[in-house]
Amino acid sequence: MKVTLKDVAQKTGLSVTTVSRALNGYNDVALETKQMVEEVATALGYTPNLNARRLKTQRAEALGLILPIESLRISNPFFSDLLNGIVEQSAQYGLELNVTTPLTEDQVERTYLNYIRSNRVDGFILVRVKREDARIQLLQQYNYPFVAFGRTDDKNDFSFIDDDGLKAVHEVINYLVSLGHRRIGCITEPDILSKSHNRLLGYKQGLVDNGLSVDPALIVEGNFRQHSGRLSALKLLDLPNPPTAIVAANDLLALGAMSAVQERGLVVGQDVSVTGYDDIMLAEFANPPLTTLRQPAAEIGAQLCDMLFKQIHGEAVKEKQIMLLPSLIVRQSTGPPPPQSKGL
Amino acid sequence: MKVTLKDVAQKTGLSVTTVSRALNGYNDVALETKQMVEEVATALGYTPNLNARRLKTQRAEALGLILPIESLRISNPFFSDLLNGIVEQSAQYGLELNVTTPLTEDQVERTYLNYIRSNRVDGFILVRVKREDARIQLLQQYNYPFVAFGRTDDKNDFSFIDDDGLKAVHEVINYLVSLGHRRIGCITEPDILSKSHNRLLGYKQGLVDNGLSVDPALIVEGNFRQHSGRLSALKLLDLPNPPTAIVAANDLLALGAMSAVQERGLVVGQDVSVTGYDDIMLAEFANPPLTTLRQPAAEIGAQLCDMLFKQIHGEAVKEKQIMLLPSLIVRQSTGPPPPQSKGL
DNA sequence: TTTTTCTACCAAAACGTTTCGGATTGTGCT
DNA sequence: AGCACAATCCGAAACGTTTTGGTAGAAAAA
Repeated sequence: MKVTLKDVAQKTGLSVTTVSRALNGYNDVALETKQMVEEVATALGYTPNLNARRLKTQRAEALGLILPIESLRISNPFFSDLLNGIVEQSAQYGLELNVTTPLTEDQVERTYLNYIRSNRVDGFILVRVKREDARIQLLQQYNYPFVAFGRTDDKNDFSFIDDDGLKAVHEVINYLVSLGHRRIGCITEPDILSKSHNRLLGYKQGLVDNGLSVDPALIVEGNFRQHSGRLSALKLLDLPNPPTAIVAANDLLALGAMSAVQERGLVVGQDVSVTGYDDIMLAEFANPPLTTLRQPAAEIGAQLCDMLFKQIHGEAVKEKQIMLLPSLIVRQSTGPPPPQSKGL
Repeated sequence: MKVTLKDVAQKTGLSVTTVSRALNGYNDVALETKQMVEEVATALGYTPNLNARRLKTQRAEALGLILPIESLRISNPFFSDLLNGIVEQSAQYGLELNVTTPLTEDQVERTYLNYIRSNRVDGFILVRVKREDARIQLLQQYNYPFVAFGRTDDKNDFSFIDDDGLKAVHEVINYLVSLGHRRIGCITEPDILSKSHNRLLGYKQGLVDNGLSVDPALIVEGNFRQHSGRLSALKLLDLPNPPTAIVAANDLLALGAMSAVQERGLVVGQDVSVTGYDDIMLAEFANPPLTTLRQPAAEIGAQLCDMLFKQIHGEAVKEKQIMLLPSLIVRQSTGPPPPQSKGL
């Protein structure tokens, strides 16, 4: 049934060794033998048994992508794009991509450990990095290759790509202030995530640097989805002194916030400005189109994969740590505040 | 470094065989020995080398998910949800999920073949099934386990889950006609995909069954994304006799269509009704919220995984072929046609 | 007592590769 | 003729499991 090296050896009259070496491009096999072997191999439909190869070489030629557990994982289009980039690039490299998820929160590290010990993958891509991330400590302790999308609060002596959320949101604040906004609300993601934290810092610093004070009442913590964005925005809008602009930590939250604004009979971009983060495809087609910060999700995914591949194969990487600055995309969800509220 | 069975055997003073059998729950090993072995194994941090096991057992305990090539793959939130379901369920079963993509269109079958021959996975989950799908023929020819999300035009003697796109869109037409619409346009996905084809059939049959004629000018083929939905909708709106309702083959197309309508200064749900398909999370939060057909994406993913698992393990499956009927979710993107166009 | 039957264990083979350390030629050089 | 040296090839071991077909000894049956 299955075609093995032995079959090819038999058919060609050569030894298994020679066939193996012929197919793997060693130069101690005559050119014509090599060609003959290749012909026979494809004729028989030979494909190396990966498990045997992996066992012998101790290399899996595979990457692990362990997603967050369900409550933290969401079908954010941004993440899909990131995943697309990872899938595409790992396929380019001929690497297997191994996707799984821990079943419960307390099994996260055990899952990584199992993967390490069972020789399934050569390295990991970490997403949704926390400000203090036990996975990173674990992987460093085992000296296992990995790249992270995001930093931690600690010293970050590992490969990562991150977006400069602080600077990016700071720019958004600058922009809103330049339009005339003085009361700016913020909907954040959970603060344990490093990127959420950085964006919040950007919000605060942005206000301070523009001579505005930080009002805790204007900061609402949401999660990742529109529903939460809507609820958080309603809280802000129902304040005695509501904001004229709402900065959301991601586009889904922003879209939720937009529906909250509309629900209150207000016009997005006129009565209340709303901004997002990520520039998912839906941002452009929202009504009104969403002002947001663009991140090149698929490219980031591809580059993560690239960095990991090189790390695994011991190639020198010129940039171990890459910081990206999302670009502000101004659309119609933002505009000057309504006259009566100006200068509040 | 790595802990193997031999290490555990040495530590316990037993043979490799006994250790293996102890850990794998055979009953020809004394209970106290078994416990002792287990203790030592966890103490040493033993985890079976998967590649060795796979080589020996000829089982990968892994599923393959080969995504469409880039031009056909998109970050549709519906697909993310489906993927979430698959990831979650395969993790539950302890199956590895192996995600990849062919690099070019003509390498699709070769990719499957390589996977089959190299013993990487025990079965496949097929998505984006075409009306004539060479992958299915290939897998059947090799007698390899698989489940498909979608049917083909041929006799479908394999396990699949599909949504009854014909009936579902038919219902949408009934609903629109009941509101008073007489000119109903349609934006389709590429017709080679079986589900696109079925939805189009539903559109046509729906019209006919309601005594309306099918006008080819009202059918525009798009792809999968909003951008295409927008362009297609513009074509429809610019017709000399434009439709009062647009039925889109998925929610992204519908959202694109909505922005086209708004671009022409018309009001969605009043001047022009728009419907989608899938009920992605963004549909509810669109402006106006989108009338659409809900599919339980994550559940479908989980169930596909379930069916495949059972197929691989030879368990009897009571339902090999599952047909789901999406439910119509009426929101504000649909309403009666404007008075002047009534009865056209 | 002898024979049979369990119980608990184990040696060795096998899965299909890769790779180390030769072995066998033929060729060119003294 | 003798020697060194490429150029090709190969045997056998190894990777870490699982599994087959046992064996040794104790308990039960004869």
